[in-house]
Amino acid sequence: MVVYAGQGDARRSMALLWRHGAEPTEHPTPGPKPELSVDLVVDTAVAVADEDGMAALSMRAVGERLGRSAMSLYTYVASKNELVDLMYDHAFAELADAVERETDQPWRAATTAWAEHLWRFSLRHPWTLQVSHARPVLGPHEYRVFESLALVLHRAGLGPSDIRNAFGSLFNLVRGLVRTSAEARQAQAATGMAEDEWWYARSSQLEEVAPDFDTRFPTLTAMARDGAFANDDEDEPYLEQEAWQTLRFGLEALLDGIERRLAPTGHTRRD
Amino acid sequence: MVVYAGQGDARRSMALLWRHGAEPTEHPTPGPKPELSVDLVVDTAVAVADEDGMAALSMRAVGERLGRSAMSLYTYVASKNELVDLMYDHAFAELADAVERETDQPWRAATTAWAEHLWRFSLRHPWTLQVSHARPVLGPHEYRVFESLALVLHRAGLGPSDIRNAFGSLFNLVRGLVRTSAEARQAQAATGMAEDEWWYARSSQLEEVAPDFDTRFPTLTAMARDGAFANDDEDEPYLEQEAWQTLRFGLEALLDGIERRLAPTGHTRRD
DNA sequence: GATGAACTCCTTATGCGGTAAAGTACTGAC
DNA sequence: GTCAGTACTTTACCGCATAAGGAGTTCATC
Repeated sequence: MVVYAGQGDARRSMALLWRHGAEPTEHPTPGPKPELSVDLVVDTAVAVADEDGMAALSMRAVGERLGRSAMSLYTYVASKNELVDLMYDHAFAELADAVERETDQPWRAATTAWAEHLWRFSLRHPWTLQVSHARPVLGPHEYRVFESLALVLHRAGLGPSDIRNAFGSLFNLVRGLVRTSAEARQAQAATGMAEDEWWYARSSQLEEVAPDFDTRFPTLTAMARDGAFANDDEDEPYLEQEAWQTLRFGLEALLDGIERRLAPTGHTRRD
Repeated sequence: MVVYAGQGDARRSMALLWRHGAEPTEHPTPGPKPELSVDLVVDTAVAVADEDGMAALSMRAVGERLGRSAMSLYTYVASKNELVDLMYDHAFAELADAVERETDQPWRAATTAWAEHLWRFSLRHPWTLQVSHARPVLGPHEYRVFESLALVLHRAGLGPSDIRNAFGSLFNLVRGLVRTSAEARQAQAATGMAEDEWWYARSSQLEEVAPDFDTRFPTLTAMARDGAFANDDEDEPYLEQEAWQTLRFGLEALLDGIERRLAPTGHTRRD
């Protein structure tokens, strides 16, 4: 399920996101008092998504937790899409709080901390990885996360366009890799099959079905022989381990590359 | 929609993926001759997904194109999940063919070409971005794509674990960034609203709803003033431009970082 | 040439999903 | 008391994957 943000009434959604015009009550209005609130609906929806995944997030499921029908939620949010937008930015507040505390460190440490916070945040709220960036939510907390890293990179001496590029590269590197980790967990929960069990079944089939694997894929075979795909820690699922190690590597490499772009001194790069 | 691979019968799926035991007919079997084939179903499904997106990929839609009912497809594939696995690896053959042709170039050029092929491939088949890696498909063409880059990096002098890490970093960087591009196109098609139109509506709301934006986000405001978010080419949607520029930046930075990790003797060896 | 097994494909039904439409009950203003 | 506006419910529609069972087709065998 991929969710496109910002389909609903822009004015309404943005006002909710930025809590604009949220004054309690000017005139008491006729009719029954609302027993729920937007915040309560959003909180509950986040709880559903955290616990059971984005696929299990339905208006019915949220309503059920609140002891209401699915339709009653439409009193508070215009559509499921708008609800997801609100959930996304609401969750990002947590990440924003964490990364804002790291901005005083040296730029490499601060950037690494930023990436690690994003990683852990994504594992806590894996459903955020399924919200499309094609129509950015443009909520305040998403901007705070951007601003935090931009500030760090700006202080380090990176130019405006490079800050934008570095942010995008880091964000997508983390997001892509943590997605594998998160999906591995979700797959296990959804299918009831542990990763090693699944892998065992598949790889034994692979040998049977591709007896010429080592001649078709000599480099991969050599890598496997040299332990490139070994499970270092039996307690942790292999895919999560691999994804984390890949992040460590990619992050360091990327930071090295960014560092070269800080100082205007020195040699020109060759192609 | 996120699809977990490998739920079906492992033996059956793997045999289909690797075309194992696909001999035409040993003994003619009783019963009507199948009028379709696995390949035809997979081709048709890929066409549906290419044209209308993963969300529009339903057994009904595929059946309809073939003049059959949805249920008739279950004669050829065990489930929709298995169909997606087959689609994924089938599509990857195209990418594998392309990248295998680039392996003779110097490592930086070959790696850049690999990333660009992956980029263009993902835009041609954006639905591949929605197939989860938690339960890798393990098809032959996916392995060919891996082997191609592994070979290039091995020749450049990178060690086995670093090859794995570099592959993962590059793959996820490209995949994450191209996803934004692909989703921008899909969002436009799905919502009927052009990106600039959407952006205009939202950003005018943003000013209204967050009048203190520039004091809350000084770095971002300064970046915008310096043109970090300017649209260089009015003909191309901004998000696609930005994603591409970010890839250029991230790829160069990553390659710089990888270059530092090459074996000291590391000179490109031929064959 | 009839029979039964194996096979393809169909119709039907179940249980999910978002949400449109219309109805009910409550609350405050007049 | 009446009316309007609101919160919430029930019902309904359409689309999804796929389970279950049935109908029609073709072969090996008798």
